[in-house]
Amino acid sequence: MIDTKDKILETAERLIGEQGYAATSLRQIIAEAGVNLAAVHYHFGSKEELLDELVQRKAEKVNAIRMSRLQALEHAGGKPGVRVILDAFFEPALEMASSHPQFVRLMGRVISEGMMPEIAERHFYPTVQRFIRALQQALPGIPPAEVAMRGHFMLGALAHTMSSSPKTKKVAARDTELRRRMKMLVTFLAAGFSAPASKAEEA
Amino acid sequence: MIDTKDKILETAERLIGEQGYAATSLRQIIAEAGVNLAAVHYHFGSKEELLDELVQRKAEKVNAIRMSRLQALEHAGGKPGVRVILDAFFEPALEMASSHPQFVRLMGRVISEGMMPEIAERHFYPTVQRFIRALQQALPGIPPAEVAMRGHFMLGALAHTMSSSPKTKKVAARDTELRRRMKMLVTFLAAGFSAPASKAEEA
DNA sequence: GTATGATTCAAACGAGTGATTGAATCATCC
DNA sequence: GGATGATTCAATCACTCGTTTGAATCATAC
Repeated sequence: MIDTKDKILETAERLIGEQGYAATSLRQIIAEAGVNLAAVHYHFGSKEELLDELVQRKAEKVNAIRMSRLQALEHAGGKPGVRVILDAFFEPALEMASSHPQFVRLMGRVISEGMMPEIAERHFYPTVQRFIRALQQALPGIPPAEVAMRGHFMLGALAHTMSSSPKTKKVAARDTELRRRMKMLVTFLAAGFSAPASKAEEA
Repeated sequence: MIDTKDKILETAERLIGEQGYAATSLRQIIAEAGVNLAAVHYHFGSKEELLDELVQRKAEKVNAIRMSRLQALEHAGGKPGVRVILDAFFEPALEMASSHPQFVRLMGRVISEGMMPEIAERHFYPTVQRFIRALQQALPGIPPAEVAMRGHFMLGALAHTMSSSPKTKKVAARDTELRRRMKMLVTFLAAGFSAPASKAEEA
């Protein structure tokens, strides 16, 4: 037994990423991890707390890097543009995805499977909000509410791209493909964010 | 009893839209619908077939309208632009969402909750593929594979926006808000699709 | 080497799951 | 109005769920 706790976390990350939280049972997790059922509750307390710790462990690293990159941009003088802000948001995730390919899927699940909103809120929203604010400052011609809504679109596109991320290939090939997709995504999003404000409704 | 089958469909649409497929039990559905548990299996056969019929009923109407609008565009002479193609895709969904507010959420779930891929594939992909092809023709300067990937981003943004669509408000207010969001979404997506192709990777 | 606390284990808990059954009720036609 | 087929009903099936329990095993310190 190397480390029961880690084996549970690893397996849960993979299975929940592939199937979703509600559709993945603890028994499936412990069977594939080769540990005892009670170990889950001993180490985590409950299924939900397992997910929480899972998300927290991975998200906090990515978010810390994102924040420091954003701060570096803002302290470099001269308002940062949309593209570099998006890069500061996506590249850390790409790094993590490269070493932990399952991570990316899980994050997509947490965002799109709206059934654990507190978890997504706790571990994602503070950072996302900071980036939205940066984007609002980079786009003074567009109403802040519309920029925020575009941030919503960004999360959706990201989550969907992530949760259907390339499955089992050779590591190098998966990595290249992931990088290619992220690059396309950032290009797509940068143009979307920079679009002129949509006109108000007419009757 | 007006119609047991319709009551099941209505309630299932709402609950699955709100909670997801795996997280919604048949017993919750029949309790809120006020019908007997066996009625579900009598009328549909199984939980999964219920979902299938649910999606099929709603999707086929929307898709039929989408297709006829797209064909009208293409037969009007002169290659249709990105914006009008997107409008032909989104406006029918908006109409449906206006009369059946739960529908929009359910669709988001089906797309993002990847656990019933055959269902999403059966009822969504044919139409989506047709629109992707139209967009590829409207964007000759961009590699078709990249346009297809952008279609993926579009679905993600749409699904996420839909599944977190405005909850219980007055009907008129919800309608206006939905229309506003869709307008922003199309503006955002049109700019994204029209972005120059992302450059190839460098080492 | 024995005591102590951390960890693992098999077993069971009660509640909830989708599905099935066969009798009861309903509608419709002859 | 009795027969026939469609629909509804309460009851139960076998199973899975997350969680709990208490004894067994392990590690570490004395």
